[in-house]
Amino acid sequence: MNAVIDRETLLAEVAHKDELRLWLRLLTCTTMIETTIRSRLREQFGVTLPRFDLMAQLQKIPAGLTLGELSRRLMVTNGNVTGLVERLVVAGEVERAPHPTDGRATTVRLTSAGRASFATMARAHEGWVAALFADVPPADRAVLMEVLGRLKRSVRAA
Amino acid sequence: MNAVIDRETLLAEVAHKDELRLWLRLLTCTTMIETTIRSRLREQFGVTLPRFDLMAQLQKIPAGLTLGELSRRLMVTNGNVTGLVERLVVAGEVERAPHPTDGRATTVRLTSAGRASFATMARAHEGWVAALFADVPPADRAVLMEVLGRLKRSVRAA
DNA sequence: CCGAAGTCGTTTAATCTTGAACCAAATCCG
DNA sequence: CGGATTTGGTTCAAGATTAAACGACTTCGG
Repeated sequence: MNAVIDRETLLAEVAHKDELRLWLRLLTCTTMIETTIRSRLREQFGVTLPRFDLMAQLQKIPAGLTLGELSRRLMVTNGNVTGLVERLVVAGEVERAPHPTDGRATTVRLTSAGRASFATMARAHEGWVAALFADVPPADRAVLMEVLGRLKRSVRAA
Repeated sequence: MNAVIDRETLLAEVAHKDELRLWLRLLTCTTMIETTIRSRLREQFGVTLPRFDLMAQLQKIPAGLTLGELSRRLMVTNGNVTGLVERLVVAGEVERAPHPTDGRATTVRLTSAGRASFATMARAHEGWVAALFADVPPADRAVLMEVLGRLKRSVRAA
C-alpha cells in the first residue's frame, strides 16, 4: 500500500511476529495429534473423530445432554450437532428422548451398544494420547497444562 | 463390561488421564482461537480460514508452490487443496502455472490482487492473534514455545 | 532403454462444518 | 395476562475435508 514506511510503523508491523509463530506452533501440534487420532479411530474402529468426540461428551453424563449443551461443549454449531446426532442414531450408538421439562429441547444419550463401543474406543484412545505425549517430560506437561490454562483465560478475555 | 476389576487394571485405566486432560485443554485453546479468527476473517474480509491459510503459504514463497507442497504444509489432503485452489482461482486470488521441469506438477502463486488483499488481511490477523495472547505473560509465551517444540518432536516420534 | 515403483494431481462419495433463516416453546416484563 | 425477546432445534446452501481409486508423468534399477 504505502511504499514509504517510517521506523515506528515498521516496528509495529513486526512486533507481533512472536505471537504469530507461537500460534502456528500450537496449531501444528493440535493438527498433528488430531490427524493421528482421526486416522486410528477410522482404521481400528471405523468411526469418525466428530462422532467419537460427541460420544465422549455423552459418556460423561449418563442422564444425557440436550443438543444445545452438546454444541456448546463441542464448540460447534447447532446444525452440526443435529446432523451428527442423526447419523449416530441411525448407527444405533445414541438415542433421542424429549426433554422432561423443556418442550423445545431434546436430550440425547448413549444406547447400551453405544456405551459398550465407546468404552473400547476410549481405552485405546487414552493410550494413543499418552504415547503421543510420551517424550514430553512430566515437568513440562505440568507447565504446559498451567500455561494453557492462562492462554484459555487470555483468549476468553479478548 | 466387567463388574469386577482388580486394583491393577483400575490403575492402568486411570494412569493416562493427565495426558488426556492436557490434550483436551490444548484442543480447547486451539479451537477457541481458530473460531475467533475464522469469524473475524469472514466478517471483516469475507474470506474463509482455509483460503487465508493457503494464501499465507503462498505469500511466503513468491515463486509459487506445487499443490503437493501446499498440501504438506497445510497438513491436509491433496484433494482438499485441489478444490481450495480452484475456488481461489475463480476468486482471482491465485493463479496456476505448469511446473517448469516436472510435467506432473502445477505451481500456484498469488496474483497481484491476491498479494494485495492478503497483505491487508495479514496485518489484521497478526493483531488479532497478538490480542488473544495479550494476557499470557511474555515469559510464559517463551516457555510455551519451547514446550510445544518438545511436544511436536514427541508426536513425530510416536 | 524398459519395466516397476513412486509421485502429482484429479475425481468421487460420504461426512463434516458453518452461517443464516426459520419455527416453536419458554421466559421476561410491563 | 400478553406481547417482545430469548432460547432450542431444524433446515438449507455453500464450502471444507477425508479416504480411496485413478490416470499421467517421473524416477529408479537393472
